Amino acid sequence: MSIIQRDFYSRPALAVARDLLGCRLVRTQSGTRLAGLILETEAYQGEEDLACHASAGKTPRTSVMYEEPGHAYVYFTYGMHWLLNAVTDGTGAPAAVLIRAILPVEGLAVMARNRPYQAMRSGWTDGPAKLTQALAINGAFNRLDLCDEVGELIIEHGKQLSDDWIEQTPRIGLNTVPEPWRSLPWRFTLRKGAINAH
DNA sequence: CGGCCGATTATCT
DNA sequence: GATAATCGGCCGG
Repeated sequence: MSIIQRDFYSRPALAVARDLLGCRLVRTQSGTRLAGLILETEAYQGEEDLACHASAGKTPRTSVMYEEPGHAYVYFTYGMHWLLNAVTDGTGAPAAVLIRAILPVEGLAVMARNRPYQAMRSGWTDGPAKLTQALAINGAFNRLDLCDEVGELIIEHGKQLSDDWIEQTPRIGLNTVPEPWRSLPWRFTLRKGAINAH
C-alpha cells in the first residue's frame, strides 16, 4: 500500500472527495493498525460555500483550512462528537473533505474496545462521529499532517473505482443552510457491492 | 425499518 | 445566548 501524497490533496475538494472513496484510512494506535475503506465523503469548498465552516471567514477553528493541504481538520460538534476532514485545495483557499463512513478491515478488536457500548455489527462505522470513536480520533489530531510517513493518521491509495459505483447526493445535516448550497450534490457514496466487485 | 428527541459544549454573534 | 457537517434510545408499524 502506498501513502497518499500531498499533490493528491492539492486539488478541488470535489475531486478529492470523489477519489478518496475506496481508499484506506489508517490510524496507528499504540503500534496497532486500525484501518477502514472509505465509503462516504462530502466536499466543503470555499468561503462562498455557505455550508463550509470557512464561510464565516478565518477564525481560530477554521484557520487550518486556509493552510497547507493534506492536513487533518478535526472539529467538535453537537457538544459531544469529533468529525474528521482532510484539508484540500491550496494555501489560502479554504476547503476540506469530510469522511463520513468506513468499512473496518484492520484492527477490529481494538476498534471494538474504542466503542465499548456498541456491539460489532455492519453499521459500526457508518457515521462521521462513529468512525472517529472507533479510530480514537479527537481534537488532538487537528492539524496533523496526513502525508507524514510515520504519522498516526494517514490515508493509503485503494482500487481505482468506476463512476458506475459512485452516487452523488446532497450533503447531510445542513438544516439551516440556504439554497443552493443545501442541495448541491456534494456528498459521494459507494454503492453497495462496490468494494467486493472487481 | 423509520421518525422523533434529548444529550452536551466549543465556537461564533 | 444560540447554534451545531450527530448519535443512540425509544417509540410505532
